[in-house]
Amino acid sequence: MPASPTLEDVARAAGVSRATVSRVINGIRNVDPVIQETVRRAIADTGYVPNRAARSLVTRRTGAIALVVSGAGEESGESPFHSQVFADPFFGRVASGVVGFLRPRGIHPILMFAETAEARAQVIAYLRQGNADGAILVSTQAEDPLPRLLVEASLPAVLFARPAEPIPISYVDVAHRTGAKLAADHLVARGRLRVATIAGPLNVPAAQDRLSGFRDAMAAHGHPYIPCAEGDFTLDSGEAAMERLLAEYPGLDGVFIANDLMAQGALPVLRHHGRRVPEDVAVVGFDDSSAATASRPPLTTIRHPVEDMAAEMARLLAAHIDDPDQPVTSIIFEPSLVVRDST
Amino acid sequence: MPASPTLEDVARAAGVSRATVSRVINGIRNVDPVIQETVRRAIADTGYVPNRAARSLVTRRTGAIALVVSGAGEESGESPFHSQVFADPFFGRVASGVVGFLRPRGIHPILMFAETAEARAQVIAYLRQGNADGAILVSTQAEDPLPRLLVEASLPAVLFARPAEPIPISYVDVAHRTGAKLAADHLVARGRLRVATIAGPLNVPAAQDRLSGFRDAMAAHGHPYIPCAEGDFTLDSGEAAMERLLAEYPGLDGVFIANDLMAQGALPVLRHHGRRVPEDVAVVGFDDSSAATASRPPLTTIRHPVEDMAAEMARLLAAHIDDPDQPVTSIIFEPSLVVRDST
DNA sequence: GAGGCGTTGGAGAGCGCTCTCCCGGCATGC
DNA sequence: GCATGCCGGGAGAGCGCTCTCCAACGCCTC
Repeated sequence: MPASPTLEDVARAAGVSRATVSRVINGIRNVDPVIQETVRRAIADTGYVPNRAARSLVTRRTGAIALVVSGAGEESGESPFHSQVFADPFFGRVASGVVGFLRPRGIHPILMFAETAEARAQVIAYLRQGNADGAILVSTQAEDPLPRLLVEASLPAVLFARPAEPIPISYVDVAHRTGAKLAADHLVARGRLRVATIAGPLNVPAAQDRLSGFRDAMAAHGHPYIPCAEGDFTLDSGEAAMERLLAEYPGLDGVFIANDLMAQGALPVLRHHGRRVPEDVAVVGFDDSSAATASRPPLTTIRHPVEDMAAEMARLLAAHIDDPDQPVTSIIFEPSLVVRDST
Repeated sequence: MPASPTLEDVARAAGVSRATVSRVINGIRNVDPVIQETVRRAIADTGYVPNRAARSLVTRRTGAIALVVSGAGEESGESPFHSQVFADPFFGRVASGVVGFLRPRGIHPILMFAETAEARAQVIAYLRQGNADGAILVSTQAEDPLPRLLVEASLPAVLFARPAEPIPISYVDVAHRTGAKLAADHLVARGRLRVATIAGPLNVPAAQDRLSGFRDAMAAHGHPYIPCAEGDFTLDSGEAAMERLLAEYPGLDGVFIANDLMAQGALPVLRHHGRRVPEDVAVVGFDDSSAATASRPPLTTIRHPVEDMAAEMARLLAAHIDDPDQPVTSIIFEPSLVVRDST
């Protein structure tokens, strides 16, 4: 393999100095248009590609950021964590939003998984070694030690969703309570009187907010008691929770389910127990993930502007990287109701 | 932010030369155990972390490989490609297998998407800049130009699945025809006589092999004609294909569906048309993805050893990187039948 | 026409690391 | 006793790039 050409080679080919070629490439300062053209041709002729390692060494920038998916690695089975992540369309939307912001800027997202203590340590080491300039963190788990570790290492980072413990780190989130209220209002507008809910794991702030927001909104409509079954945001847990709910409250005519994946699990259970959706039981999900459209019937749900939120995370992170003294901030997005056939 | 310590700092703290510290870190040559201990303490004291850019610059290695998911970016909607990828549990299994091999070796996988010509160019540029030492490529699309581009740039790469056009590149694959035969044998063993199939997109070699393998095996059992509807490996396409098949062959009692995701789409259609699964119609999928277990009833399917295959890709790539003169090879894995409730 | 100023290109010093030399010291062989 | 070999450590040359100086060269002004 022929050694790839260096700046020096291009400079020689163009009959100028290394510095001038560098200036042309990086668009810094004025360079005579004629010389610029000569240099560009030399670059094309030699097939020159800048060496990132050399550039990083001096700029102390990598042009890459880590997109970390963090959570509890279930110890059972053979690393089901990655499968879990890839089975959840939510991450696709996050990736879309992040890539949408970063790609035009030539910044590369690097996907990393931090499901074990070892993996977390690797993520921190990776960042400290200067493989990436910062991290976007999406946790699937409430008590995630990673945000704290990032703050302690004073690495630029932005979270998706408010951390369970208060630490000085920027995050974006959605107004969960507002979303839950939209669901409540909609169920009431559909004339549902015996409404229940399936919540997410209650140690997750988002799950708490959705539950309490829903209960408060229903209370405002004159329904002081809303039965609840707890799931853990997985399809299977939604199935199980729906079974429990039906066993205990066979007369229910409306369910608010804290995410679409659990709702997708719940729908076949309702059908299996002879309930038609939406005629007998109206179902409202949360997230507007692709699970919502994959369900039969397609789900009425609360739409997170996930792509926008992810893009905002990328923007925030980029700002933190450019100016480390940037104060930490939180940005809260407003959800919206998407009506489909399940209500 | 205090500048992070360099080798020089550690060397000074330990009272030795840079070279010695480097030798301790990289475990090269013998270093006096006493000095080794001193150096280690100095590293711990200073909180030293090697700078990867500097190291890469001289070793011409990054310790990272790109995990590229390549395919056609549907132009409709807002970048649905990432969502598509993240909705398919198959990629989770690939990631698991790859990470399982790489993590113990301290190599980082970098996930990249190559759904447009621009993104493909970025992937190539990324590798040529020396951001990663090689690429593992998983295509969702038949005519993918990326393998050729990689070969032309003489970048180390390994594919998942045989490329549609013959090019000198290593790949791993599964014996699709054997898998299809397993499905055929099983359906026949279950006493099914009016069997049909839903195929994948027929420009994909894997889809071709599954279809022809199935037809050949059924022919060997005395069923010369097997009706087929073509899908594109998505849930929706499975739904549509099942509708077509039922409309044309209402009497069918067994279906082999070329992947689990399409099967997941097909099951509700069968149910909707009053067919019980498996009593009236037996369904066999392919992949043993988590869609197989998420389906109701859970799917009998053909199990790819995807994790093993992915790990093997990583191993092959590592070998290619270590020795660029390594000849290209292909490794074919044997699938197996997993019986669940759909047959 | 001389001095000042803005513009443009070159020289060269590193960034932090690895790795090849080389050298000193000690055990060994004749 | 001296030459020989080996082992452990240091010196220093880069890897390919950026970026700060600095020099050269107009051009304007007085």
